[in-house]
Amino acid sequence: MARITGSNGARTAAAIRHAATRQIYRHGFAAMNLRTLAAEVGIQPSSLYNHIRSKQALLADLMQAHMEALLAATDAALAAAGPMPLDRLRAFIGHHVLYHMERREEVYIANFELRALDAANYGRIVALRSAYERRLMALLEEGVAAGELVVDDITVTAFALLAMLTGICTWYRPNGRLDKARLSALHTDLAIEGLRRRPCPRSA
Amino acid sequence: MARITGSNGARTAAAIRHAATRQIYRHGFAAMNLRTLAAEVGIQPSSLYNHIRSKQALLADLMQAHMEALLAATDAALAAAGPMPLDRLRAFIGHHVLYHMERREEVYIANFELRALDAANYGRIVALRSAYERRLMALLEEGVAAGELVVDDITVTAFALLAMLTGICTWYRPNGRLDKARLSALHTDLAIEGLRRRPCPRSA
Amino acid sequence: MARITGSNGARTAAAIRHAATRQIYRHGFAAMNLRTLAAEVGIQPSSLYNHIRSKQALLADLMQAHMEALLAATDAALAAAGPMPLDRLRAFIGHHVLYHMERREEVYIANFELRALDAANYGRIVALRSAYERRLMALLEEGVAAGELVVDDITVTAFALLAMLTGICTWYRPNGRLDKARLSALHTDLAIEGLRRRPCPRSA
Amino acid sequence: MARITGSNGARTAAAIRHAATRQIYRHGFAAMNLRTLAAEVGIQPSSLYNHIRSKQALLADLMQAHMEALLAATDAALAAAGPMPLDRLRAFIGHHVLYHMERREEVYIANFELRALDAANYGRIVALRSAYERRLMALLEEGVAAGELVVDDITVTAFALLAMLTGICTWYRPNGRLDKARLSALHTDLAIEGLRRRPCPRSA
DNA sequence: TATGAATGAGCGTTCATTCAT
DNA sequence: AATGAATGAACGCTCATTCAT
Repeated sequence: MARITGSNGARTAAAIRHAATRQIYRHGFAAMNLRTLAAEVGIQPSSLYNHIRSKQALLADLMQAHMEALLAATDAALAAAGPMPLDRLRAFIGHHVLYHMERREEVYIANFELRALDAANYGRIVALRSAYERRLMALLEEGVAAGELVVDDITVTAFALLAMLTGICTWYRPNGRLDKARLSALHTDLAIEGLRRRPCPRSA
Repeated sequence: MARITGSNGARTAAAIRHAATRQIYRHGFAAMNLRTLAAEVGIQPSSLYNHIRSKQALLADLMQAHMEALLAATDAALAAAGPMPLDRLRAFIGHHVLYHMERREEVYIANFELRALDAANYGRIVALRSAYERRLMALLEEGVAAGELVVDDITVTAFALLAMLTGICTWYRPNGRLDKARLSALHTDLAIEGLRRRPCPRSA
Repeated sequence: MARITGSNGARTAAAIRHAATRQIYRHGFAAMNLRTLAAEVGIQPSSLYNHIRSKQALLADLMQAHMEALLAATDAALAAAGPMPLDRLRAFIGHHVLYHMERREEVYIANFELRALDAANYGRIVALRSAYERRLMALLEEGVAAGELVVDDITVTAFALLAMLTGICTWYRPNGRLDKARLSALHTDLAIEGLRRRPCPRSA
Repeated sequence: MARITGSNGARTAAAIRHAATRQIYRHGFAAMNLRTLAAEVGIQPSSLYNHIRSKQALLADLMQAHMEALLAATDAALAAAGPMPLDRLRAFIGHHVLYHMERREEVYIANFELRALDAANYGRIVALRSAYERRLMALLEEGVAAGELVVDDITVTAFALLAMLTGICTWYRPNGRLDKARLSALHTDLAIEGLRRRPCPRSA
């Protein structure tokens, strides 16, 4: 007699989020339409509204969930990395690259659909994004303080590194020439080698 | 009664391209609409069609013009840089960063609106884009061949560098904290330091 | 575990009728929606259908209940008024005005939502409405037959009087400047003075 | 060569206003839909928007045009009526009834669709409506001041008279039993007889 | 009796585009 | 070269209603 309450509804909601992520990633939020989304989920367009409040809210929810998951996973990776600044920076970068390969659709959306958010949602999501950027800046500062890194400008360097490390989600394909571990190692080296203090002179 | 035919029309066409660049940059191609574009230019939507064939063709023309200008300017910068691999790489990077600050709207469009192109245009623009990427790969190979660079994977490194150096066009603002020259130098160092062969050991 | 079946349900049904009356009065039948109605009652929209057959049937039931109550109350007022034509007309008018102030929402609906009824319901409700109009026409005829009234056209006069006396339900507010008794008296005088046969000449 | 500028457009706009008046009168604003309206005009629904800003603006424009025309026509009728209070009141009433028979659709809309207006439009239209009501109140006051009328409460009497005289537009049909002149005379008498001061006593 | 999820029809509106003038 | 009016397709969304639980 007992109905598995919400079971079907929860499954539909998850299917909507999944399909929406795919379609926004492929076509962009503005170009994605709710009729096609509903069709991919296998329901009528009007049924979408049993699970979302609006197209805009769907995007915002997707982005918020992504940012919160990314922050939590990052903090977990840092917690496991121990106390050494360079280890922690490596952990951040390695985790970032792996995460961005595994969740490249969510990542891409969170990076390139900010402009599609209305004012209220924009503020909320950008705050989460800034928190993530601050994680990296803090690590760079730790490294400098420990004398292990040379960083001319923390902010610019953080932005440049994030751009480099995030870029992978625009071209990575699961069955490509190189596997995730290799790509992660390559990016980590590229990012860190340019920053490490060395005993020898940096002459031009 | 005779009007200097073409003069006014050419001015209108230029105004359309300029306004379109701004609006696509701000809202994305799919979210930008021809009503608003026409309003910004100061004409009626239907008058747009005296100057463009379609919204799609407008985008493709903008992207093609940008890519061709970028390639020409890059080749000029390389021609002026002399024969030394490291100088040439510095010239490429310096030029890339400056260009991406000065023309950040066109650059952003060319990078993030590829998916809005129809099949025929897509092929044409991607070919130009690949030509640009190959410029950088060639420089990396030259540097390795000359024994001045250590590059584990040319393709991945080129993509990673381009992502890093292009990222600036998403946040650079003309009146920001740092000027163009400083930002260019910072990025050049970040990009090159990680690649330079050094006499001393790399390991920690 | 046993619930006093029907008790709660009857309360819900009454709450629905009450809320529906308010919302139709305020926004009109077409503009009123079952979502908002359900929300005001404190149930889900689908639960409404345990108490109503359809939105249309809800309206028809409301209007029928109103018309039957109005007819019954009118007949009771006339029965109490005695045999004199002028007394009976005063009784009708006084009752009408008081009733239209006290039940102005139901009255308004019954008067202005006839066009929202489907064919079958329309016929039924209009028949009740006509019965009410005939009550007034009969009183006018009695008054003329008794030589107490001068009425040029019974039908037009009845319609004009009803329009005047019903108008009050569009602007009456319980805490307004004048109380019900005063408003009732004012309207009764306005309605009757123009009809009374007088010993003196009518012309100016 | 010279195009009769706007000719076709103006004709379409007029056809839209005409068809909208009919459909709002018949079904009410909320129940009327723009697809049917467009079909009646003989254009596509989207073409409506070359002539209206929105459904709401269409209603507001219709009501405003009606109220302004009514006020202007009323003032013209009063100007032609001469200085005598009773003549002026007769002129107002006679004009009101004739106008409400001839333009009963516009009148009905203006009276019963106020609640469909948004806040800004509501204020504007109600102000015009009040101006019209004040015309009648002023005439009643003139009549009382001249000793020709007995009016217990100016406001209530004005509302009651307007309700009576406006009611005709809910049932008048052009080919009915009585013609306009007769209906106008009947209503004028009904309205005025109850207010006239008489030499003989008003005993019950 | 109440509900969450689904439905199909339809809503007001916007869109890029066309075309006679 | 520019326009006003028109178009057909599509959009996000709301509606009354159904139904298994």
